Amino acid sequence: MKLTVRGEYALRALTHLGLRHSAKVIQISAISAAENIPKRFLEQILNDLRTGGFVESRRGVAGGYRLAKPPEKIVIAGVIRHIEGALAPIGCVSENYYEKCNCPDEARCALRSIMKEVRDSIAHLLEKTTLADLVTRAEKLKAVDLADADFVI
Amino acid sequence: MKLTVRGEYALRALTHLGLRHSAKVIQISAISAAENIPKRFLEQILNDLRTGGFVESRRGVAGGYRLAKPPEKIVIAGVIRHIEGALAPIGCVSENYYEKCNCPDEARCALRSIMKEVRDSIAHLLEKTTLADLVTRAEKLKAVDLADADFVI
DNA sequence: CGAATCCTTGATTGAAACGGTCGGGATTTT
DNA sequence: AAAATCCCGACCGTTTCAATCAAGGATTCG
Repeated sequence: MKLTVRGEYALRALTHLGLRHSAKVIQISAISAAENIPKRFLEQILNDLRTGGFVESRRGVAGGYRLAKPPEKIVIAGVIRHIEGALAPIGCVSENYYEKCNCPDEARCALRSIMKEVRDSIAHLLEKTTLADLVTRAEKLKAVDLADADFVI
Repeated sequence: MKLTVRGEYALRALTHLGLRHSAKVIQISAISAAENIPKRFLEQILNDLRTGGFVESRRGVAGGYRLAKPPEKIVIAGVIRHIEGALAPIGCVSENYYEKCNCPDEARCALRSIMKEVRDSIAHLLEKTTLADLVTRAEKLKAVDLADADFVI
């Protein structure tokens, strides 16, 4: 029931870009250093996010990456689907990456029925969450940090 | 975000046993044939379910498997955890199989925060579902089948 | 122009996980 | 004792994963 590290890195990188969203472009090495992600690997992932239409790039000396659309338009479910494939826990209940399973009768499979609910609940959550939400959360969590610091002083 | 085939087989086998729950024991080959699961592989899985306390076995000529406790006491989340490990999509939000992640600040990670919600929603569903529910569903789905057949005739 | 910078692309690698199989041993019934 | 059945650990081929590398192309700055 796991997300791969690749998917995790993709979302962390997007959040990093979202927090600094502007016309300006940010370099791979900057993201890699700040987010503690292996640079060559991140390179690959950002490129993948680019072909998915989530980010866009500029080459050359002042090159780097930025979001290809406003954070509100980047849906987390979409990112995960592009990077990882199905959200569903088993192929036979996936809406976007359906695979038939080997059970004797798929239409009357109890497991399928309960897993469909799991899928729906995951999909519902990730479908309504956008990068903007992630950015807001990140900012809020940072704010809590500062408040704590004040309190301690 | 996937359950392995192994986990799927485990749940299908348990459902099979649940539907025929009694003092009598059912052979591996019977389950293997009915559920279309490779026999040697199923053997391994049932053994694993036994060490997990979900089923018990009898050896020798009239040997086989049966549930080790009533279906209402077998929680799906527990089965999956035993066979597969964490329910959580990433290790750093798992309650039972926590692993720390490499992000710069776990306590203030936005991704972690949203994934925790995903985990909770999955866990909530699978924690409240028991094998008895799966069995009920299976029976209901079979009934629909019969109703359809009657209607057609 | 030339050099430095940075993204692009595809190949490659090593390790782990996955799905599945095998041989032989232990137990029980007939 | 023979036959049926579970038990146990090793094994195997393939795929996936995480990560690295090498060579190349674009862009900007001096």
